[in-house]
Amino acid sequence: MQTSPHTTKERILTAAEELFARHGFDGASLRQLTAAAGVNLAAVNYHFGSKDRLIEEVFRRRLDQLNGHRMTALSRIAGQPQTTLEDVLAAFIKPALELSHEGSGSLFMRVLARAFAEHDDTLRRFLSENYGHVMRQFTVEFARLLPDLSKEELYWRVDLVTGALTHAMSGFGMIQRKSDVTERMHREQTAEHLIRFAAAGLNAP
Amino acid sequence: MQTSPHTTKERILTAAEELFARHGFDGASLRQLTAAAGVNLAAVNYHFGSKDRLIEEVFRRRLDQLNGHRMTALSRIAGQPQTTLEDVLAAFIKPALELSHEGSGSLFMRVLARAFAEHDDTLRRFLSENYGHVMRQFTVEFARLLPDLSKEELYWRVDLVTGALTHAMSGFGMIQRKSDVTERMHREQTAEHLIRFAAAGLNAP
DNA sequence: CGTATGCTCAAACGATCGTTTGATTCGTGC
DNA sequence: GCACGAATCAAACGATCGTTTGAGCATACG
Repeated sequence: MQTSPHTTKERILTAAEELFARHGFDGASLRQLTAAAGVNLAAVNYHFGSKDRLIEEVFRRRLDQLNGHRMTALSRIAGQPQTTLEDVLAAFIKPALELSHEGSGSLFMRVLARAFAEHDDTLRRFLSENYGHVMRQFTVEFARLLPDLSKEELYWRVDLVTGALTHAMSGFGMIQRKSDVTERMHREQTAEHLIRFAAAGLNAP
Repeated sequence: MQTSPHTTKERILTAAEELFARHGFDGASLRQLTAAAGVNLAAVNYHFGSKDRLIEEVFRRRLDQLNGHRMTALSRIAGQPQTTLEDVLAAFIKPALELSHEGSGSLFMRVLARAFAEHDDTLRRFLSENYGHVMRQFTVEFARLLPDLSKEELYWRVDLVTGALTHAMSGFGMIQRKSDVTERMHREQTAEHLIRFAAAGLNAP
C-alpha cells in the first residue's frame, strides 16, 4: 500500500473532508463521495471498513497534525516565568489558523464545528479519548496564569473561548481576506484579533 | 383547528424539537418523530406539508418568542445615555437563558447551534430574512457604546460573542445547575458569567 | 337523517442509503 | 510464464427514508 497523495485511500480522504464539511456526515453519501474522488463505490468499504471508520480517519489525519503543532508550541512556553496569557492563546490558536489556510485542510475546521454541534456520543468519546490530554494541558497552563480564578470559573471561560474560536474559524466569522493583504499578513491579523478578544475575556474582573 | 397544547400539531412540534436537538434534522426520522408524539406517520405531511416545513415551524415558534423578548428588552434601553454595555448584553443573553430553562423549550438552543453548524443555505436564508433585523439592531447599539472600534472590529467581536454564547448555551458548557441553588439563582449566575466575559472581550484594548 | 368536512389510519410507493458479493484486472515474486 | 494476493469494478441486497394514497372515522350543519 502506497501513501503517495494520489492513492485511492488519500483521494477518498480528501474528497470526504470536503463533502463532510459541505453537506454533513449524513448529508454526504458514499456515492457522491466516491464519484467526486473518481473511485469505485466499494472502495470505501474495502479500504476503511465502513463509513464510520472513514469519518474517524478524516478526523485522525487532521487532528494528529493540529494537536501535534499545538503541543509543540505549548511545550516551548509551558511553566516558564515570562510566559504570558497571550503566548498560551497563540499556541492554541495559530496552529488551527495555519491548518485552515493550508489548501486541502481549509475545510476541516468546518467539519470540526459540525462534530461539536452533533452530540453524537461515539464521536465525542473518540475525540475525548484521543485528544483530551491536549485541552487538559492547556487548561493547566491557563490555571497557572490566572491564579485568581476559581476552578469553576476557569472551566467556564476556557469553554467560552473554545466556542468563540470554533465558531469563528468554522467560516461564519469575518475571516475573509481582503485582496490587498497577503495571506500570511491576514493570518497574523486574524490571530491577533482572536487572541486579544480571548485574553480580555479570560482576564475579565 | 385548535391551538390547545395537546393538538396533533402541537404534539408533533414538541416531539420534533426534542428529536431534532438530539439526533439532528436528518438523523431524526418522521417515523421516530410521529411515534414519540403518539400520532400517525402521515400527520406530519397532512399538517405541515413536508418535513422541511415542519423544521421551519419548529424554528418559527421559538424564534418569534426569543426575538420578541430580545427586542422588548432592547427597546427599553436603546439610545439612552445611562445604558451600559452590560445592559445591552443582558437584553441579548437573558431571553435566551430563560427560553432554555423553560421546560419544553430547553432543547431549542441545541437545535439552533445545529442549524448554525449546518451551512444549509435555505435555512440560513430563512433565518436571515426573518430575524436579521434583530442582530442589526443590537449591532447598532453596540456600535454606539463602543465608539473606538472600527466597523470591521465591531463585527468581528460581536461574531465572537455570538459564537461563545451559542456554544455555551447549546449544552457543552458548564451550565449545569448544582443541586443547592435554585434554578432562578443559577440562571442569574450564568447570565453574569456570560455578560462579564463578553463585555471584557468587546472592550478589549 | 344525510351529508359534507376535517382528521386519522394502515399500507404502499419510489428513491436512496450503506454494505456485500463475485468476477475481473493488475502488479509482483517464484 | 505462471500463480497468487491486492485492488477495482458492476451489480445487487436489504433497510430506511419522505411522501402519497384511499378508505375509515368523527363531528357539525342543512
